[in-house]
Formats: sequence, C-alpha cells, structure tokens
Amino acid sequence: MALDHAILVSLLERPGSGYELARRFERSIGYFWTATHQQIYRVLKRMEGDGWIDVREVPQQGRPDKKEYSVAAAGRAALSAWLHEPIEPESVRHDLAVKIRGAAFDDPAALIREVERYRQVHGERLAHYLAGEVRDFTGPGAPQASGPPDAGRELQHVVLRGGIAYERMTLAWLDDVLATLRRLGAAR
Amino acid sequence: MALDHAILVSLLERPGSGYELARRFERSIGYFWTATHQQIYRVLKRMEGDGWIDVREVPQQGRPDKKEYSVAAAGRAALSAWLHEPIEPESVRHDLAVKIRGAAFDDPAALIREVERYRQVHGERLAHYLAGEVRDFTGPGAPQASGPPDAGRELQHVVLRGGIAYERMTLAWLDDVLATLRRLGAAR
DNA sequence: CGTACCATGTAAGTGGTTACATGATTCG
DNA sequence: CGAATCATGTAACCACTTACATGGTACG
Repeated sequence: MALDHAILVSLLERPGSGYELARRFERSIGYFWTATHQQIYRVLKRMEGDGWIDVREVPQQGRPDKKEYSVAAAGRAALSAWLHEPIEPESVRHDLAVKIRGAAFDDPAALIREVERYRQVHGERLAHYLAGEVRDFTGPGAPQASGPPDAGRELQHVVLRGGIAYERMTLAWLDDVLATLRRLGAAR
Repeated sequence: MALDHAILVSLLERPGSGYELARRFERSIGYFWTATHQQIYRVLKRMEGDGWIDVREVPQQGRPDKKEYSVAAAGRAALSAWLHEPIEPESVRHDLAVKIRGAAFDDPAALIREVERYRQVHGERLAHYLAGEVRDFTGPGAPQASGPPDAGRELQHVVLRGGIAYERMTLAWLDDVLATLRRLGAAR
C-alpha cells in the first residue's frame, strides 16, 4: 500500500491538486509507481479524512478551480513511520517472460514483432530519462550544486540513475531475446 | 490477467497439481510471476469450468491423493490467442524508490540498513539463478544440446539470463544508492 | 511427539482497473 | 466547431493478499 506514501512524497516535493498528481504519475513518479486519477482522488479523500493532508481551494481564471493538497503533520509522521518499517523486496511480474516461455508451444518467430515493440518502448523511456538527467542534473543549464549537497536532489538523481540502468539492462536483454528467437526460427 | 497464462505454460511444460504449481511459483516461474496457492486453486477451478484444462485424480500412497491438471485443446487455443495479442510493457512499482525519495524529508542515513537488506536479498537471488543456470544449462551435468536446438530449453534459458541481468543491474544500483546515502550522511 | 511436508480449500478485505459522467476553456 | 486540456468525481468489477481451516504422512 505504498500509493499513499508515494502521494505524500510527491506532495512534500510540491503541493498540488489531484489532477496535477495524476500528471506527475504519468512522468517522474510514474517511473517507479503508477496510478490513475480515479485512484488518486480516492486516496486523497481518505487521507484528508484521516488528517494526513490539508486542502486549500484555489480559484483560477480561465481554468476550473482546484483543490491544492499539502502534507499535514500527521501525514509526515505516517510517512516517517513507513520509512522506518522494513518492507520485503517486491515480487516481479513480467508478462513478456511468460510469453517467451509460452512461445515454445506456439510459434517462437511470431513473438519477434512483439519483442521489437517492447524494445522500442524501452528505448524511448531510456531517451526520456537521459534527457531528464541532462536537463535536471548533469547539463550546463542544470542548477549547480554549490556548498553542501542537496539531499533531495541527490536522492532524486540516484533514483533516476536506477531507471536508466534498468532500461539499459532491459534493452540488452531484449536484444538477447531477439537473437535467440531468430536463431530458433532459422534452425527450423 | 496473465496468471491464467502463466499456469497454462507451466502445465504445458509439465502437468501437475495445484500444490505443485504453487511450489513452482516459489521457484522457477516465480522468477517472473508470483502466485499463492489460494490464487492458484481458484484459477484452476475456473479454467476447469471453462474447459481449458483437464483433471485426473491421482491416488498416491503415503501421501494425500492429488488432482493432476493438464492443458486441454481449448486452453492451448486460449494461450495461443493471448500470445498473438499485443500487450503493453508493464508498469513498474518500486517501494524502495519511493522510500529513497521520501528519505529527503526524513533521515537518509536511516535508510542504509534497509538498502543493505535489499542488497542481500538480491545477492541471494543472483546466486540462486546462477546455480540454476549451471545446473540446467551450462554445467557439465546439464543435458547436452545435440542436433537441432530445443526451443523450450533455449527460451527458458533466455528468460533466466534476463533474471540474472536484472539482479546484477540491481546490485550495482543498490551500491550506487548506498554510496549516495553515505555521502549525504558524511556531509552533515 | 513435534515439526515439516503434502494437499486442498473458504472467506473477508483491499487495492487497482475500466467504464461512465460532467463541464468549462483554449486553440487551430 | 471539434479536439485537447484542466478539473473532479462515481460505480462496478476484478485481482490479489491475508487469515482461517482441515487432515494425513514422514522423519528425527
């Protein structure tokens, strides 16, 4: 049940509305946690009821009004408690791996197109992450770290490096998969 | 909803009981899909009702009788249909990444122990995969591939290589995370 | 004689997905 | 005037988790 905590972290990084959170979950936070707006609104309502977050009605011009949420003391405490409680490394679920093993009982070559699609998606994600890294961390326009290190910045960067490493690894593996599928197709 | 298909693949590789499937999901199939016995029994019942799988009562001595399931024609067809239908690369959920970003609002150094625990778990998984690879694929005792390549074997191996690559990448990243956390702790 | 393993289930709860619903504003 | 974006929700359903339940055999 880390959606609560993912939302708390995001609101600590910057307060915002349910709609804005949903957009963030399509991007930066979405790199390691996904959520739809329906889910987010439900959780926000619950956390508001529990006093974890505060709401502020923000009138806007040219746009619908919005409710801006920010983390209350109780929410900070709940997040801190969760941070200190150990969690098990999560279990993995890879549809593609199921498909690959299933292909042994069907036509392996028919999977090639599917794997190529995956390869493209992961290639795009990698490019996206790398662009973000240059923009926010390593590029010339990026804010310079002067004086003591900014913990939030460093931690965001190391998470992003994880995403980059994951995509690179995945691309290399998908190439391995493609080579294997092609080898099996050629040998028939 | 790939649990159905993961079970079908596993039953195609070798027919078995719900209990046996549950054990497999703790090992080989569990590398890329998890399921508890409660889930498995429910899905087996449903697939049996749909005519996807056949049951055979197998009396045993010294053990309780078991129901051995095997894939029926309709199940094979359902699997084939799924294999040919495109699926989106699945979304990721990493509690640890949420925790790392959350640590910026708490004590980063307190996360070190948690990350070390993760590191150990992933190290064990890697060792487990590598042992399996030697045993089943690359070792001297492993069945030799003579003549035409065995598609099932090759495909199982490439999936396992994916698991190995994933664990290696994760270990390297966790070292990066640890170094970052320690740097932040030392700079305070 | 207790623990571990084999074997199969039910029930309740939670988290997540999909579909439906509304309504205003901006831009081409 | 249609599509996209901003903004917030309800309802139904499905997948998954956790807790509870039973009962036999093997082994040290």
